[in-house]
Amino acid sequence: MPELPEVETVARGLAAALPGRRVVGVRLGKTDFIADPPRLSRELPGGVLRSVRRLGKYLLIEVISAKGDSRAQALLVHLGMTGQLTVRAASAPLAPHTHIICALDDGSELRYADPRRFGRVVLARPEEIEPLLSGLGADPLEISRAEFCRRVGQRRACIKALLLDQSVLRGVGNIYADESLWRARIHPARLAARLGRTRLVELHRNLRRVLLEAIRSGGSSISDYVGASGERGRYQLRHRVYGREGKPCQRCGAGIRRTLIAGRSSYFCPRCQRSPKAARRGSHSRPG
DNA sequence: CTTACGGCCTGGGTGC
DNA sequence: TGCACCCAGGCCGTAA
Repeated sequence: MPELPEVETVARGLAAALPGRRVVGVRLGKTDFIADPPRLSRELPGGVLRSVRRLGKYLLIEVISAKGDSRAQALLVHLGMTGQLTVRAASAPLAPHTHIICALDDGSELRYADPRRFGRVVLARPEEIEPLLSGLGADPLEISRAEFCRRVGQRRACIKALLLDQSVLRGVGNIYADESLWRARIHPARLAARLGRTRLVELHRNLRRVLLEAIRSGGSSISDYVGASGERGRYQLRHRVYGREGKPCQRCGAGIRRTLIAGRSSYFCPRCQRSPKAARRGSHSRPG
């Protein structure tokens, strides 16, 4: 489940391998997740890959065309749930469900594999890509504390739904929403507007912390996720709630629960993260 | 406008 | 051995 830390890890791996490489050939498998498959076959060969960056959960690989037209295009990739974007030696075995292979001029290959094909790939000019990205919210690693409180704290939706909303914050998914809420001791069903300034500041701090720690650990590998050279992440070893239903909370020992919030499995500690009802009941006897 | 919810895409895993 | 079923995450349409 590639979220911000996983996509960032892939972006860094690609940024170390791709810039300056020329595409010498393209092979496609299934193409129903590609916006305009013939365009890849037509425009990529001869093109030079110039830069790699991440925007939310999207990867943007800048491509300088070979065809006398020096205007850059970008290969936009969203990994969906099971997408893997790797650079491997051409001789390395192909992962199952590899659907895009770009042969590069140094004997390596840029490969996209995606068993479920929930990912998306678009090759287009910046002005064509811009509308796809214009709805994205703030980067959770860049947003200031004040801006975070303003954008999140004024809303009546439950906090988990807001964290997952890419138009509010770009890049947060189910794992890091649950992990940061546990660290900030906020129940996922709490309404954002009812969180105090203190809780919001705690959430902002812990969201940052969890994302940075996860990047340092190379992301979370639950099932399919791997980095750009095929390596698994290690942050799943440090999950406190995600996927730990029934296991003891590492802070208080209570059993971690799973419930459906905003249509998503949500893991939380029923003791450390008080439900909205319990918080209201307790608000008369407990200050703050 | 905001929010909630159901359905869709696909295939791996599970349980009968 | 097969097979129905559930689930994952993002996105979109619809309803209130």
